[in-house]
Amino acid sequence: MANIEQLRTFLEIAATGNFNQAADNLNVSQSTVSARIRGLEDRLDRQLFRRGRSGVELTGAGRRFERYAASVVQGWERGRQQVALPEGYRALFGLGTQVSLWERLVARWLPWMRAQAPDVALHVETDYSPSLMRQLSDGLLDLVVLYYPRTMSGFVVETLLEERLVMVSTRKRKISSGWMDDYIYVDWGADYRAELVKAFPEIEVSAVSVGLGAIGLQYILDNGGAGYFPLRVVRPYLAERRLYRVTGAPTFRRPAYMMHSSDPADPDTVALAREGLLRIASLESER
Amino acid sequence: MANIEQLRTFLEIAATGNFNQAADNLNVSQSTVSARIRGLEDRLDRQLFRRGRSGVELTGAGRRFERYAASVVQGWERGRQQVALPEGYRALFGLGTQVSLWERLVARWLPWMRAQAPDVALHVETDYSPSLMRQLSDGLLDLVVLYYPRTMSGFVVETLLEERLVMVSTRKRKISSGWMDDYIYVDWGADYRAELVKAFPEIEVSAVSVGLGAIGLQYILDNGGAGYFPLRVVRPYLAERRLYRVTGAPTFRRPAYMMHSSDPADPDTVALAREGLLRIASLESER
DNA sequence: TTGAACCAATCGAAACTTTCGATCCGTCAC
DNA sequence: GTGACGGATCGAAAGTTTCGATTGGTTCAA
Repeated sequence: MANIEQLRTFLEIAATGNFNQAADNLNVSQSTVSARIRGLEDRLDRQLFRRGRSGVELTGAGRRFERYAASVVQGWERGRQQVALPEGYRALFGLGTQVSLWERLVARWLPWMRAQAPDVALHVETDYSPSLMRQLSDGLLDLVVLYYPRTMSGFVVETLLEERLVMVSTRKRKISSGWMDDYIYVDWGADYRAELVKAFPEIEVSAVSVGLGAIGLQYILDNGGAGYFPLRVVRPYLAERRLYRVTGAPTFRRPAYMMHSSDPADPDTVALAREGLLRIASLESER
Repeated sequence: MANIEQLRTFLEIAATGNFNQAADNLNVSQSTVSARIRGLEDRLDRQLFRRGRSGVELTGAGRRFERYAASVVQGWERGRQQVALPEGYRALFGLGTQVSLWERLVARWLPWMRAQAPDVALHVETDYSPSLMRQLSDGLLDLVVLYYPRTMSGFVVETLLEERLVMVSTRKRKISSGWMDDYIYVDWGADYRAELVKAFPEIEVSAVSVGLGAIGLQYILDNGGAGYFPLRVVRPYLAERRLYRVTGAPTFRRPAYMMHSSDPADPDTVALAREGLLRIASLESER
């Protein structure tokens, strides 16, 4: 019979690349791990791992299977949580968010939501956006907050707030002749990349580039330099005169969205969560 | 152990509201259904059904659990789909190709491969080359055919055929003084762009430019004009005198490659596929 | 080349689980 | 009260899962 332990074991091996290690992590014997995978492979009628010189690696089928295994295990775990709700809770509400939206939005939403619906337990998941989208569509999350939604039928996308990316520098300057050499590139996503190239056709690959805004900001505060950052984030530094807006540089818009099923299991809770997020987003925007 | 059958049973009962009916639909005895639900309830440590005078109904916990159970069962079924082989097949071979190579090469390879290896199911994916490369390295494809391979360690790149791009025009002419005004630019890729600029330093941005060769060809056939196209594609039009080679214009080479893992899961099938492609490519070149 | 270290497969025995038909028990309708 | 219905429970048989021990292959270093 197909069972969750086999899938958990499969995922553990996929992660460690090693039956023994997986056996250790799962607190079972190596022969058990071996048998579980044999069982799974028999059931699927397909090899999942290629047994190699040192350890194992996923076959093509194994790689294709991986995300479904993860979804199954996650669904089971979430279902357990849902059922194991402490006495006095009516439901569990799952919200997913990108890390960079956590602090600004979700961290404030959380106490608000707790206060508004004390009988709803909350679960917050942070991940990158394709994974959030998948969890939403698999029914594992009730609402997600992200920068890059893909529209999907059966789901509603709403603009939550619009962030402004402005160019700041550690010294006063303006954009005039050519590009800056101490500019650091922060990857704010595909739209930003495209608009940046449009605005600065002469742009060159910067010496330093980072994937997360906070790291880039820390870097220029410590080492000097310039780059694009959300206005809200840099406002305190502008006030302290540790950073300056680069005059003549265009600002970019970077909207954040929320997304939920158009026919949710618990419409009232989704409506409440949505209202809270909109409220907090509008407070944010006014500042 | 938590298993999928229990969840399937749970969902069936939730749908029918009746253990006996569910037992019937699932083709098991009523006591089995009873035992499965007892097992599930024990594991979750919660009642899922309220046993009533006539049949059963979901408890609150049961209702909350339902969507997760559905997500688990669906995830499992989809995962099975993903790795399933069609009945009677030994293996699945995945080949990726750029659209423009489909017609010339892969369309002919397909029946050849079917005949040579009737027990291998074939899957053909068309995409642009970075995506093909990624799918190859992720193990989702076994072999890809493309114009612009990046070398990657662990993968073998082989030249498959060499196409010749020649300049043709709807009227007789030769390259002599200056550039042509009715030239249309077809994007045959980065190498072509570089070589074209080298050959014609005076080149200007053409009024019409297209991303796909077939569209460009159709355009000049309908509207007149000139441009670079693969010799093989335009040969029939040259014979019909609907197009003429532009004398004095250089020809460009445009090699196509195939690429596969240097240590594939199923070396025999890869070898066979490779042989078929080489054979078809050499037939193509002779004509 | 030898041996130690490591990796996964396999084996038989023991523990556990799943399934089945038969039977039991409560409720409802008449 | 009786029959119909719905679910729980039971013991026996079949099936599965687990374990430690062992085997057999590969890698690495002395």
